[in-house]
Amino acid sequence: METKGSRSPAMTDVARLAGVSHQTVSRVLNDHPNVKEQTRLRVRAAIAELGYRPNRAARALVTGRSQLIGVVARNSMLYGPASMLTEFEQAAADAGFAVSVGSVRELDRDSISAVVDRHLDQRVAGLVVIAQVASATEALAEIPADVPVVFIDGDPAAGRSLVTVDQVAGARAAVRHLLEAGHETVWHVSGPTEWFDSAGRIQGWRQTLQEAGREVPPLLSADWSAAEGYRAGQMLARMPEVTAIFTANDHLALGVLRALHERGRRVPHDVSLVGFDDVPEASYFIPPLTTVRQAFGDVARAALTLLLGQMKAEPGAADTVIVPAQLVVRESVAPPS
Amino acid sequence: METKGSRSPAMTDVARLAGVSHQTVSRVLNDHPNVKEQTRLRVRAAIAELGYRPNRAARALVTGRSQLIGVVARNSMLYGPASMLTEFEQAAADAGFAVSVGSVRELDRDSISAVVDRHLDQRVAGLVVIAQVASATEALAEIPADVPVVFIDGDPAAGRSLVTVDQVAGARAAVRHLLEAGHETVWHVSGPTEWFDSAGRIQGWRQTLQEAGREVPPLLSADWSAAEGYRAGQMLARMPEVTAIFTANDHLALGVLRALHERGRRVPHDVSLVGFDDVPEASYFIPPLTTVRQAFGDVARAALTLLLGQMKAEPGAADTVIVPAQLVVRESVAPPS
DNA sequence: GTGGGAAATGTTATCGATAACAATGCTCGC
DNA sequence: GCGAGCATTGTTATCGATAACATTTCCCAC
Repeated sequence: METKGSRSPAMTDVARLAGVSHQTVSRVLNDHPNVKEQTRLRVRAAIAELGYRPNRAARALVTGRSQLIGVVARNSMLYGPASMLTEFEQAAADAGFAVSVGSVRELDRDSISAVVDRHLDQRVAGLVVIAQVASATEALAEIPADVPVVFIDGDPAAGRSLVTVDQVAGARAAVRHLLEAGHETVWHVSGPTEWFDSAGRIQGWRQTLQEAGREVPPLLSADWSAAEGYRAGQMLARMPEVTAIFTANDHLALGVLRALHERGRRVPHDVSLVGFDDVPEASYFIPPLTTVRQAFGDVARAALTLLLGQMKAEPGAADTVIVPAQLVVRESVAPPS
Repeated sequence: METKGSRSPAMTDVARLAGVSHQTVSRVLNDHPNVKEQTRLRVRAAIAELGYRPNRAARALVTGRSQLIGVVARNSMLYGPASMLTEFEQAAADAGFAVSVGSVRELDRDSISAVVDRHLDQRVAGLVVIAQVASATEALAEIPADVPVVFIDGDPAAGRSLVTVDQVAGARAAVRHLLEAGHETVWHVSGPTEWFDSAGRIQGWRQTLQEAGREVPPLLSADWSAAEGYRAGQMLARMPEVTAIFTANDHLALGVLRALHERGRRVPHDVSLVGFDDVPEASYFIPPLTTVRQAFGDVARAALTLLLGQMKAEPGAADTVIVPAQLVVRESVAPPS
C-alpha cells in the first residue's frame, strides 16, 4: 500500500483531496450521523485512494485511550492459559483491537501491579486478567476504577466482571462417570490448591462423592505437571484399593499413567482414569484419555464481550459468565475388575 | 500510586513542582547529557513524588514510533511457537517494551499483510515475525523498509535478520545417537515439508544417514499432531525391519508410541525412538522420551537483541543467529534386539 | 420570502510528549 | 574584566487525531 518513500498520509491529506476539512474526515471515520451521504462517499474514496490509515497514537493521545487491550497472564506454557490467550487475541482482532500481553512469572501482587502499570502506560482501553489464584484478584485494588477490567478464572464470588469455566460441573461429570462405571470411590490428584480452578474441581469431586454416600479419600495435591502426576501415581499404584482416579489436568494424568504402567497396573483394566482439559494429545495417550473439555474459545469471546460492554457503558459493572465444561469419553474408564 | 481521582500527572506538572521547564524534564527522562546533576535530582524527586509516568501515546505521536513490538505468529498451540512468544515477551518487558501479538490463522501473504498492517497502525517500534513457512517470508515485501524486522524460524538463506535453532544439527545429533546405538538405519516422521523447521530436520536426518553410508528410507511426512504420528506409527509398526524412528516433534512421537504399543512392539526393546522439542511431559512418556531440546529462551533474547540493534542503527541490517539444539538422552533408545 | 431550527461543515483549542532553536549562565584565557 | 565558547535551560512549533464551539447551508412552516 504505502510503499511511497514519504511519510504515510495524515487526515489533512485526505481532507485536501476530498475538498473538505479534516474534521469532516474525522466524522466520517467515527460514523458521526451528521455527514451528507455524498460527502461521506467522497471522503471514503479519498481515504481509499491514499491508503490512509488513522494514527492510533494521535487518537490515543486526545481520547486518553487506545485501541489496545492489555492481557495479564502468568508466564507459563500450561495448555489452558495459553489457549485462552490465542483465542482472546483472535476475538479481539476481529473486533478491531490489538492485544498487548504482559506475562508475569508469579501471580503475586507486586508482579501484577508492575504489569498493570505497564499496560496503563500504554493507555490500554481495557484489561483482561487471567487470575487463577487469589493473590491476583487482590491486585485489582491497583487498577483505577475507570479502566474496564474483566477477569478470567478469578474468584467467582468476587463480584467483579468475570468469565470462568464451570469447574465444579466439569469435575462432577468426571466423577459421576467413574461412579457410574461401578467404582466404589474416586481418588483425586488436584492442581495447586490456591488455584480457583483446582478448588472448583476439588469441590465438584468431593460433593459428588458425598452425595452418592461414598467415602472421600484423602486428596493428593500437586502442581500441574506430569512430573508431580508421576509422583502421585507412584503412591496410588501401590494401593490395591485404588481403582478410579480423577486428575485435575491431562498432564497429571500422563504422569499417573506412567506410574501405573511401571507397576503393572493396567488402564482401564485395573484402574480407571479421567483427566481434565482435553489437550490435543489426550486421544493418543495409552490408552486414549477420557477427559473434560473446556471451551476456551467461548470463554475468550465472552470476556471480550463483557469488556466491550464496559467500555461503552459503566466500567466496573459486575457480570459473571460461566461457560460449561464437557465430558469427552474415550477409553481410560472401565468397570472395576 | 495514582489513586487520586483526577487525571494522572503530565510532564508540565512535574516541571512546575521541580521549578524547571517541561523540556528539562524531558531531557532528564531521556538521559540527555547536558543537565546539571542537581537539576536532574530535583526532577527525579518530583517525578517520584507525583508518581509521574510518561504518556506513551504522546511520545509515539511525536517520534512516530511506540515502545511496542509487534509479533506476528501463527495461531496455534504448538509448543514451539507458544514458548517462543512467552519467552520473547519476558525479554521485551525487561527491556521496557510491550509486546502486541497478532496471530494469524494461516501464514499466507494476505493474512500476514493484514496483521502487519494492524501493527503498523499502532506504530510499532519493530516487528518479529515467526515465519515457519516460505509464504511468510514472502510477505515481508509488504513491510516498509524503515521498520526494524527480525524473523524467527524463517528461511536461513533469505539474507534478512533472522534467528533460528540449528535444526540440521539437532536432527544430526538425534540420528547419530540412534546409529551409534547400533541401528542399521533410521526412519523419519517429519512435520509439514513446507516448514523450514521440518526441512532442516529432514536435511539433517538424510545427510547423517548418507554420510554413514546407510540406506535412506522413504520419508513419512505429517503435520505436527499426535494424530498423524499415530497414523504414521501404524504403518511403521507393521514393518519388522523398522527398529529406529526419529520424529520431528514430541507429539508425533507420542502418536507413534501408541501405535507401536498397540501392535505389541516395545520401546526401546523392539523399536528405538527419538523426538524433538523436549516438551515438559516428554520425560513422562512411556518410556521417557529421548529428544532434542531447543533453547527458545536464547532464540527470543537473540531476536530482541537484533531488533534493538536495528532500532538504534540501520534497519534492514542482515544478521543471522543460529542457536544450537541439544540432545536430551532418556530411555527410548536401545540397541536393536 | 422570510425566519427559525436542524443539518452539515469549518475553525480553533487541546492532548503530552520531543525537536529545533533561542537565550541564558558559566568558565577560562589573555 | 571581557568576550569566546560551551554547558545548561527555556520557548515555541509540531506530531495527528478529537472536542467544543462557530458558522454556513438547507428546508419548511407561516
